[in-house]
Amino acid sequence: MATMTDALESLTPIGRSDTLAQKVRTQLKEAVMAGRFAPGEKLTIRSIAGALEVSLTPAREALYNLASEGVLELRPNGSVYVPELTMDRIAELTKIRIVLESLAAREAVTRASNDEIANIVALNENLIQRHEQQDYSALISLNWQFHFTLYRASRMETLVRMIESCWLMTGSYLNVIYPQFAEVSEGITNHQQIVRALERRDGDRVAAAITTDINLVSDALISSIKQTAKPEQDG
Amino acid sequence: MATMTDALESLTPIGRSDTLAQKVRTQLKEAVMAGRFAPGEKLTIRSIAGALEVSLTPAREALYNLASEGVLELRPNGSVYVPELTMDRIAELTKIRIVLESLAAREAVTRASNDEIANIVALNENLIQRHEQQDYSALISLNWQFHFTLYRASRMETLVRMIESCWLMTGSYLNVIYPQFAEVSEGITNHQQIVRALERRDGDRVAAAITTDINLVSDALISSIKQTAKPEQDG
DNA sequence: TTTGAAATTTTGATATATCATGCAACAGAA
DNA sequence: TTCTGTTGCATGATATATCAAAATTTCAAA
Repeated sequence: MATMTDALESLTPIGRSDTLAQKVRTQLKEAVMAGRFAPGEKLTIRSIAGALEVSLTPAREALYNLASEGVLELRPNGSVYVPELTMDRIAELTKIRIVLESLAAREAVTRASNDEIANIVALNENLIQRHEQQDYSALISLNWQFHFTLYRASRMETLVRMIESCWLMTGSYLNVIYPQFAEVSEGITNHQQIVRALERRDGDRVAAAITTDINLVSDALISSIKQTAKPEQDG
Repeated sequence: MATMTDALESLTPIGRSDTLAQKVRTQLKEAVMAGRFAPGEKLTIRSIAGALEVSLTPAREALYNLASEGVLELRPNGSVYVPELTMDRIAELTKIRIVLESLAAREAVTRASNDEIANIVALNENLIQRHEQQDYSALISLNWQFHFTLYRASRMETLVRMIESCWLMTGSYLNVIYPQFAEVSEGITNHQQIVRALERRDGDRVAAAITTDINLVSDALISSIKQTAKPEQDG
């Protein structure tokens, strides 16, 4: 018979609803990922507070939190901006992403439950469908879920948080690169490699495929930056 | 004769002094690194504000900033604590550190100027002296400088910031492990390897030596955690 | 002694007030 | 016109006030 203690352990903690600051942070993150802010755009405390109808305190907290994480850029005058990517920055982030995401993928291969793997496979199939339908906004979201379901299977929270930072840092450009990027069916082929290697629990191959995936995004970013940078280059 | 403009160019920009929140953050970081907070200690906004004689706003900002970075722990009730390390956490941080610091070291090998290398060599010699003198607090500081001078030579700001986060997460335990840890002369021998490989600009060897260094710290942490955990285990 | 509910205190969350700084539009002098 | 100084608004930094939730203590009844 179940004792009182067993019953207690079956209960789930009441989810305290997030603080305002956390809600603001979440909204800002989503906006960045969705590319709703233009790179270089200035975000003032008051504009955010006004738009989300909160006071300055939680707006400021969320803004500075993301800035300290590197997702937003804090300039010396104290104002916060949506960062613009440079070539150097893309190169740096790409290198960091490769080592972090390879590590997460390898660990996930070891630790993922069969259910988790099945879930990832399902996400990938869904993703292929959306790709055929050219539904890019769903594609961005599914791609995020696909990768982070994999990475979370590593059971390494800090690692996942760091990877998320990296993704957010390039987030505002995803919208810019996507229409063309998605044309390259290489990305889809490569996702298949990830899934297959994961099913075989082959760490080396998963890591290799993840690396390819990251490099594809990096290439897309570089060419999109070059395109937008060129016109202004002329004196 | 010097023109007015020449005189102007000789001036250096006024360094805007940090905001209060940044100063609080710096002090908290230093306190964590120096092990002045006990692992598990609760840090309230008001206690920090009171101790540093600032209002709640900058104290709160600094505290939450470090919490969002993972240096301090934010519990669901909103209070901030100095994190306690578990075996899993040490294992995770060690794996992350190895990939990040190896990457930084490899890049540094490519990019470091001769001056920077000379500086690192000098720091290491200083460090050896302090080791002989058993001046552990200087040792901790010099070890930090040694590693981060190397990593900063990578010219990868985001990477360095992430590595710093990792160091801070184990910071409060450095004091605990040091007296014994420093006894192991293996650490010193290994530092020599780092320096030698760096001078030869041999990326693979630098990365390997850095990895060894990280594993030594990890081993020391594990055995120190085991020691302190055992006594309380009895019911 | 133990239990548990009420009272008290602590503490976090948020709003508002205030101040200093930065920036930009504008007006007057060169 | 162009440069420079001034004025006023926008904005960040910080302090304080207020409220609500959480933790702690108190105290009386079982």
